[in-house]
Amino acid sequence: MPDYEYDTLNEAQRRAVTTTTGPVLVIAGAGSGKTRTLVHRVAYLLAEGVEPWHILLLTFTRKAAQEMLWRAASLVGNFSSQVTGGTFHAIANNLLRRYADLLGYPSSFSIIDQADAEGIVNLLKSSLGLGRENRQFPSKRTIVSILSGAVNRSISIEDLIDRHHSHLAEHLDDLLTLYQHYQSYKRQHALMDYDDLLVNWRRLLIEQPEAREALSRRFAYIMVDEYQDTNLIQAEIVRLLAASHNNVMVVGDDSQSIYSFRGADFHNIMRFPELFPDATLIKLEENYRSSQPILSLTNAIIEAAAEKYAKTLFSRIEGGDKPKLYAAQDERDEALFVVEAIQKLVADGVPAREIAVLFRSGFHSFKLELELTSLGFDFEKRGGLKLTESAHMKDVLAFLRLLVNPRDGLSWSRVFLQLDKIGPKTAQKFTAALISAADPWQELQALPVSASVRVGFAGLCRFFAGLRQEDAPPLALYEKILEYYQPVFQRLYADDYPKRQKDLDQLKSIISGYADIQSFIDDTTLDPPDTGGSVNRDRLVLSTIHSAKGLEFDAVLVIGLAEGRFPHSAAGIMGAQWEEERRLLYVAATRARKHLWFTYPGELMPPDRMFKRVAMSPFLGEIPPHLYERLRPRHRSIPASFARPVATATMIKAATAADLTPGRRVSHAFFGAGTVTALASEGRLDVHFDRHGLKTLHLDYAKLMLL
DNA sequence: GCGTATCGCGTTTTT
DNA sequence: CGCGATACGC
Repeated sequence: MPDYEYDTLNEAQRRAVTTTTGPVLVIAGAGSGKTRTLVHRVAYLLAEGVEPWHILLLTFTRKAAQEMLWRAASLVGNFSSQVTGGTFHAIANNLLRRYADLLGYPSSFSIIDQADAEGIVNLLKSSLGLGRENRQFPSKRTIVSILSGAVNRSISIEDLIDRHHSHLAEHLDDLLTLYQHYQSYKRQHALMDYDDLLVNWRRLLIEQPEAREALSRRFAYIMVDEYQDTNLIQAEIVRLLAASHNNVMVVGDDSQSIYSFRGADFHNIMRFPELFPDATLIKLEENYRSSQPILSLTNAIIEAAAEKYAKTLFSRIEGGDKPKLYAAQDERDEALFVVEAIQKLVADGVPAREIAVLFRSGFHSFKLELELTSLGFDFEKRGGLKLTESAHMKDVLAFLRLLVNPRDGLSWSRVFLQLDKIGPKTAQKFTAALISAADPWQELQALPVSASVRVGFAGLCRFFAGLRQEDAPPLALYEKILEYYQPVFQRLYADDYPKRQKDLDQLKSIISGYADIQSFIDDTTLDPPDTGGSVNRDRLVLSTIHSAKGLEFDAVLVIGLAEGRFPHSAAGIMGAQWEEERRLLYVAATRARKHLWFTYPGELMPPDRMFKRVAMSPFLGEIPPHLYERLRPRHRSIPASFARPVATATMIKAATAADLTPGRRVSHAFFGAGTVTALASEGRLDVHFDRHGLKTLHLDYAKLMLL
């Protein structure tokens, strides 16, 4: 039996870790070490002799699960490698493939993401002629969120519209029709969306008592992280799984519930004691992350919340700066302020990866990205578009998906649209013919093709015929696909294919780690890889607040805190949405350990292209002014990077790649003087700066001058 | 006239 | 990137 020590935990954490029987609800404030508690819980159970495969760890992202298992393994040796951990969706997927026949599903279903679901709904919407003459008809995005919202709340669409979207009452019939068509479309094409994965998992547990018994026996210790982000179905899955043994521990913070648009309901956490009447409640109230000034401010933000579990967070971390608020003139001034603040932090020795810029929506950072790029400052953007969500990635994945599921109409449609002279209408006609055929592959040869596309179409048929004969590993298939796709790709994205090419290369390196296509496709859908590229580089982080959840940084800058941006203008005044936006700000601010800034632009460009003065976010107005320091807007001279490099008496000149040999002295607008140490691969250059240490610069962007 | 290609502009948050 | 408006071609 492995040795295991837990005396570094506080008393409440220790109680949570060592309660091995009965349901436990852990209410944990931000920075209270809840991840640590879960890690220790896994380690403790293993040390107590619980077999690893009896432990199920459900987390919000797969990364979080992997991280926890890895840390637990380092506490007790390699035991936790057999612990099951992952997201609800990933585990549902595994189970449903195994038990598909019990539910009357083909085991070769494809999983579709949000964008796919919206695409299907849009297609159905236009083919049913909805929204044609009626301009008020909701957008595809709204429709999908309504359909999915009804499923997640386990109520009918009628009730949902009645209760939450009464302004859409006139469209009720159309929405119901749309819903039926959407369901039958998915069934015909053997597709499952995110909701189906959960709904079918629940169906399995309810309708198949033997399967439920087997799973309950298998997963004898269940742990759920971020429980406030679960929806009703997930809560019920947990209840059903734990029904026979009650060994379940859920951890969450009602103040950090920010996913209600996806069906999450933080009342779940309040209702846990109803689901499990003999539940033990444990509160983790000591904050180990932030300094006291930051904690005082974040407490003030959440103080105004309408509804919350009472908990008082305290910290023993002494000292620290007061958070700062900067009212910028406009977006550009805001971006420059942020850049300067980052520069100072880096100069003070804070590693770039310990600095995060957070914002409400993906596009709020566009201006800042421009400034950073022009300065040659390396950063990583999280949130917004994912690698596999871009069109060229979906193209490649479509071929693979068809190999596994030839009834996947969405993928057929993509493949057809790549051909010249084939548009949405023709693609849809072909797709409809294929999926209703007994053998789609045979039907493909028999499609009525018009003369103008015959050549391209024949190429496609030959390509698929060759591909299907291969019984090759994914990597070989990928290379085969690229033989066909590469020319198509260059024609389709003629303007920017070099940039996209890098994504394809990245996909190749990801695919080489897989032994079968099915799991590769599932993983890229359920857990899309970042566009970022290699990991663990020392890079500044730009992230939406949603994507920064669960992380922490030495320094955090929250930007775009202006009226209309934060809270988002669609959040109605004082409703549930409003409250969620407040919690979102709380999540953002609680990511900071030592330094925290708030900024907002005083001027924005709305759609009508006229600058408009905007006020500070109303949430900031609720904070007592003595809790933060207000910075005066400064008159700013144009930074060096925007001045054109000109030859001076000392003969400074702009560097070209050929000049940059190791040992060369250079000057950078941001980092000052330095010495070239090495010419790294792919247009990258390592420079040792006198004041800032070793940096890797992009030759394409960084403006270097020779000294 | 139907279907396809092109251009310009605005963008909530995501397993 | 995706949407709508507009232009072009069969």
